[in-house]
Amino acid sequence: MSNENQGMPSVTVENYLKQICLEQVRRGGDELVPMGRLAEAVGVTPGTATTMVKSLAEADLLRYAPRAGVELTASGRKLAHRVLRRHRLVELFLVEVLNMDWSEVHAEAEELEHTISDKVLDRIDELLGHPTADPHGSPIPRPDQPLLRDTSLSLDAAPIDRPLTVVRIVDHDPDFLRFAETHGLMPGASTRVTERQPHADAVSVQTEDRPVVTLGSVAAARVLVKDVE
Amino acid sequence: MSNENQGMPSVTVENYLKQICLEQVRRGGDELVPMGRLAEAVGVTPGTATTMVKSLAEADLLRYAPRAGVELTASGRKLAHRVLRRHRLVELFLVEVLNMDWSEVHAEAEELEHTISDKVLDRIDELLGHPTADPHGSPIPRPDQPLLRDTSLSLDAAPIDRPLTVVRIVDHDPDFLRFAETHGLMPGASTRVTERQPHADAVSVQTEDRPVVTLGSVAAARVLVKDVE
DNA sequence: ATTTTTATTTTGATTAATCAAAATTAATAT
DNA sequence: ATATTAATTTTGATTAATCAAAATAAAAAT
Repeated sequence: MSNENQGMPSVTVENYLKQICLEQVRRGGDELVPMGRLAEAVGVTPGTATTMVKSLAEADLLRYAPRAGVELTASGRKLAHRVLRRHRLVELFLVEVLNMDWSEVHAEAEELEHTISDKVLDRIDELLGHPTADPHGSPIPRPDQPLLRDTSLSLDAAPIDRPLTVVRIVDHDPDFLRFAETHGLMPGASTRVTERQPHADAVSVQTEDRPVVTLGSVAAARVLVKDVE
Repeated sequence: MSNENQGMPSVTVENYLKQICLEQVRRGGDELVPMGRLAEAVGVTPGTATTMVKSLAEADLLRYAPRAGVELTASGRKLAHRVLRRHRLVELFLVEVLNMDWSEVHAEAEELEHTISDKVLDRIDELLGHPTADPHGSPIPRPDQPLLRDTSLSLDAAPIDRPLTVVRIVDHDPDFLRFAETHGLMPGASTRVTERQPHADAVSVQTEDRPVVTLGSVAAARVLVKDVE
């Protein structure tokens, strides 16, 4: 009636797969995602995650190594990428077409990523001109070649005094995003690390023609940049 | 995590309320909706509907008269209207903004009506200029004054040879909608009943400058018109 | 007034997803 | 090598939503 027919994965399954995929990318790709981490990401107790993971392994969506962790199979990854694609296209759509704020679209997309049909998604994709990144700079996987690799140079680790371009913000907290925006830290912006204070656990950056701002290493790690070629 | 928090009604509850609302409108408003009808509309067995209805009565969303049927309470109606508003605004949005066909948007909206947030809905409403009817001519309830009354003059019962305007198609079957479209029977079109054949259970209509087409009474009853004032 | 038919309700079970708390295993520290 | 701590898995229960099939009630027909 409402959500899933026969082979269609439930919202719950989609969330587990998506979360495993994100965690795997976050940890380089060849490590297993530990149960505790997954449970927290999905928002359930560890016991629940264990149960669920066993049934996902049964369905060949992931490999489960007891007491070690999980990793997606090819079909699990494919499904996860479809969810991520929907999520990110929806985010961009909300910003570009409905003029919503980039700080609020993540929460909206969390719901819509499970409901948007392929047909609607294709229209959105077309309307937006087949974009390759969402408003936060996260790559939008294509249904065909759904790879997902990371530039992974964070402000935290970037060289000093070289011209950089912000490529991505890996944080969805609305407050952080608004903070980033007020300092010009958005994908596409030109920036530069003016100074690094290792003892203070901080870096100072100067973005476009704005005043210098100093970030702690945790915040700085959330801002990915690339060296201007 | 994903769908409903505390007071938020589940997708299932929303569907029951919506369906009761639609049935109530369909039968004038003061009759009770019988269980069998509701079960069929929601797509569950009668026993399931009985169980569900009891818990909805408990929550004061409807009144349940055993062996007779159900009707919405004020709060149930309010919720149902919100679902209908989301459904119809989404339909119009899909047609107007994403250029989808009016025959396919109903199915899409069946899903999205449960997922779209108030904020997104408001943007859509604004973007469309606060419309009052969906692509099939069904009224879009406003959150404030959510009444829902029917013009209820069907082609079936319309006077002969008077200028009429199509106001609404009360059918969501894609095939029927495509058929209606090919004969110009869409909201806003000018039409006229040229002839009625009671024994053949049929009416012939002539729309804009198109050839006359003859409809059976069941189909004709699905096309609502108004006499041009 | 019975019988038959139809609609509705009950009953007993099932499935997906979850939790709390106990049991187990592995890792870390002493 | 042992004791402590932390992570994971098991166990037993719960909740929402459902079905099939038996029981009941009301309506229609004889």
